[in-house]
Amino acid sequence: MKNLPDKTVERLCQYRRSLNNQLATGKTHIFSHEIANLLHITSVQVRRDIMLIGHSGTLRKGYDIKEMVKLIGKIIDTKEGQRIAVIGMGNIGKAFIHYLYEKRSKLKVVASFDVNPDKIDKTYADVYCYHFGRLKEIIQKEDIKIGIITTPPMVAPEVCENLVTAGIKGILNFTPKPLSVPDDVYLEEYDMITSLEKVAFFVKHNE
Amino acid sequence: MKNLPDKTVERLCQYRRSLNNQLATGKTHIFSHEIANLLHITSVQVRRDIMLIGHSGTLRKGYDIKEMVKLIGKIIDTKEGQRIAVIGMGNIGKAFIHYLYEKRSKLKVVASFDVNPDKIDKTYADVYCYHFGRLKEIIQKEDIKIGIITTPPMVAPEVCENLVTAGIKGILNFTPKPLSVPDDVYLEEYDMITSLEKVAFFVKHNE
DNA sequence: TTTTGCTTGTTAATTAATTCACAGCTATAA
DNA sequence: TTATAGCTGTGAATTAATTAACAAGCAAAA
Repeated sequence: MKNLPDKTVERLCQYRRSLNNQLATGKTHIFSHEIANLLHITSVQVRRDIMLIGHSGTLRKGYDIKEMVKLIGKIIDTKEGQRIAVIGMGNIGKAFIHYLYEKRSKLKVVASFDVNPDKIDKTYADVYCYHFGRLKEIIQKEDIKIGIITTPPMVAPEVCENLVTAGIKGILNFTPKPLSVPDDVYLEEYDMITSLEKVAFFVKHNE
Repeated sequence: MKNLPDKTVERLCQYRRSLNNQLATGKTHIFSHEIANLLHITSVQVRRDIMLIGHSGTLRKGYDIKEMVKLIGKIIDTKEGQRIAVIGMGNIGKAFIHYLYEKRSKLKVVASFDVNPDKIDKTYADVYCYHFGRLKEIIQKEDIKIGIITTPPMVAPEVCENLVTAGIKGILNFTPKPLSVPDDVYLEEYDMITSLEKVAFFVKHNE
């Protein structure tokens, strides 16, 4: 279960979300092509992903939704849940905290950091904001393993280094500045502007 | 130049950003392996992308940074710039507006929409916020071709439909709700929570 | 009971993306 | 001038991701 392809992991997360929505409507079983339609992908892809996680559907009845949600949870979540820090309490940082506050999942933001005195020592959606200088201390005390970087790009490398030495094992970098980390730390990067520029490119070239 | 692979387009955007940074340091030429290092990819990849856009470097001197920036601009930007609307003035919506306000690029947010009376008829970073009911009117009047959806997921499909009928040609969906659009509209989707769950997965399976 | 139609699970084929490997060139050093 | 070292550009090979194709099974209809 360890060696699932990147893309499959992404889709599993999406399956779970959609399946939960379906559960809420009272459905108990679902066909691969129904899942596919929800996510606008092909049913083969869905079946293949399900195959990769070693699950089986019932012929002619489809997949048991509850079972699948549970299984995906087993694959993605840890039993105790994972503890997260947000570094940089700008709009994006707040968005994360807000979102994870609403959906209670196994992912929990337990601390945030900033250097702006207006933000420090305040609480946003139950998450306390510490001064960045206390990063290492708090991360170790709170047993935080995942960090989300939502600072201005310029300071991202410094933040990253601090996270790594504090013992973080996964980083989600929302900064346009590419970071590098040791092999034992997982790094995921996303840049909003690149996404937007991509859209702009295809709009330009479609007419 | 029309048929660049998706991934190449993304990287070109990143090259441009990095190259601009390099320009600011006074450099005039750069080697493929230097670009590669900045972005943590391989130099072959860089050279191949540059090949795909039909550019050539100078042997032993590398690529002329200014020229490359200009060329990438020609590929990605339109001459007049592209006009953008943000629908949903929550944290993410604000983040976009703020970001595009600072970097003045060819991408310009010229209108935002919400349904919250506290936000309507106010201005954020020079962007006026209209009531969602006026979407079509304003989009057509302002000749907006790209929409960024940053509303609550529930209303995203409705927003999407409205954007399409208003004549939008590209949509960036920041909602976890998958959307569908006609063939002549380009759709890019991103879900922050999926990214985070992916990090969580790999952290879990790395130890 | 037999047939029909529909769905899963999976192997094989295809397509997309990346990396290898190296020919060809050129500035610099010898 | 003649090596030498280093970088570009690109076909060929490899790897990753997706899609096609279909055997196998089962529920419902005939």
